[in-house]
Amino acid sequence: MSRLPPAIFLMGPTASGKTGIAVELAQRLPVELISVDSALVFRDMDIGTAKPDAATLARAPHHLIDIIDPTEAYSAAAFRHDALRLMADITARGRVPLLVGGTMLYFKALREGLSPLPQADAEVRAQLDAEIAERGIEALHRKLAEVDPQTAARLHSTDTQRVQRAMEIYLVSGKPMSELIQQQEQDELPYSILPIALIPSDRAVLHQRIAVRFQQMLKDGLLDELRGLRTTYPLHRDMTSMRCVGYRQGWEYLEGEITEADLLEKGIAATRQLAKRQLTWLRSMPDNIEVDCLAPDLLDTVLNELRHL
RNA sequence: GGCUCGGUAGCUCAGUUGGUAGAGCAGCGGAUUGAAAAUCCGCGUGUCGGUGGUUCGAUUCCGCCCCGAGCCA
Repeated sequence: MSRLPPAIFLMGPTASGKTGIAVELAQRLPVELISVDSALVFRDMDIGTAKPDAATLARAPHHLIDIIDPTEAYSAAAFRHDALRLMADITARGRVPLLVGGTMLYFKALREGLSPLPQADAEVRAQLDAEIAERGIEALHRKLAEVDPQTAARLHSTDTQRVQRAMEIYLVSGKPMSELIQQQEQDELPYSILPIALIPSDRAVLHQRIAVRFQQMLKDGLLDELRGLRTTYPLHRDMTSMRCVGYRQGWEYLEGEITEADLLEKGIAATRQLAKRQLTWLRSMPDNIEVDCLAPDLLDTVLNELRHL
C-alpha cells in the first residue's frame, strides 16, 4: 500500500554468510549493496574483518567499505548520513538499496533516527579519559548524577563508555543528554523496509564456523597484516580499529602479553561473544523476517521473501 | 613393579577440622542514541575418578581399583 521506495535490510551475526547471500542477490536483482559494518569501513584491514576480496567487490560493489584509515573514527551518525545519501542516489538510479551487515546499532540509527546530540569531541574525551584514569569512572558517574540525574540513573556506574559520553554531551552542549533525547523528532526512514535477519538454528554450528574461520585468518596472515598496519599508521591499541575482534588479540600477542595458543582461544571467544550480542540485537527487533542461515536452500528462501517487494 | 604427587564446572584451579562446593576464563540471557567488532549488567551450568568400609551423614577419613605426571628400579 505504501508508496515509499523499497529497501532491503540483510542482517546477521558474524559468520552467518551475509556477504555470500548479498553477492548472489546482487547478481540476480537490480540492487546496490551498502555495507553496514563498523569494521569494514577501515582501509587495509582485510583479513581480520573478513572483508570480501577484490574479485568479489568487483563483481558486487559495496558502498561504505574502505572509506577511512584505521587511525580515523566512524560513527552511527556518520553511517546514517552516508547511508541516507547513498540510498537516495541508488533509488534515483531506479535500483533498490540492499543494506547488508552486522552492526545493529547502525541499522537502528538508520531506521529510527538519532537525537540531536553533539558529535564526539576529541579534546573533551581526552580530558575525561584523564579524569577517569585519576579518579575512576564511578566518580565521574557521581558527577554526572549532579548534572543529569536521569541519565545517571539509567546508566550503570561502571559503564565507562556511556558515562563518559553522557558527560561529554553535557560539557559540549551545556545540556543534559536526557533533555536532548526528548527533543528527538519522529524521523521514520522514508523507505519501505524488508528486514531479513539471518539466525542460525544451531548455535554450535555457528561456533564451529567461527573457529574454522579464525584459524584460517591466522593462516592467511592476520598477524602480518597487523604488523604492516602498525608500521604504516601511527596506531594505538585504544583506537576503535585496534579494538576490533582479532586485531585486539593480535596486538596483545605482538606485545608478548599472550601466547599463540591464547591468541587462538581468545580470538575465537571474542568472535563468539560478538555473534551473541548481534543475536541479542536481532531478537530485540520484533518485525524481522527470520531466516535460518544454516538452511541449505538459504538463497532460495531469501529470494522468495524478496518477491514481496 | 615400588614410591610420591595429582584426579572437584566445558578449561585452569581453590575449598570442605565430615553436614553434597566456589573463583577466573569459557558459555547462556539482557542492555544498547556520534567509539558499537565498543562498553556494561545478570546467571553456576557439578555422579567432587570408581568402588567398598567407618559414620546418623563421606567430595572430605581408611582400604582397594582406574587414570595422569614425576622419581626410583
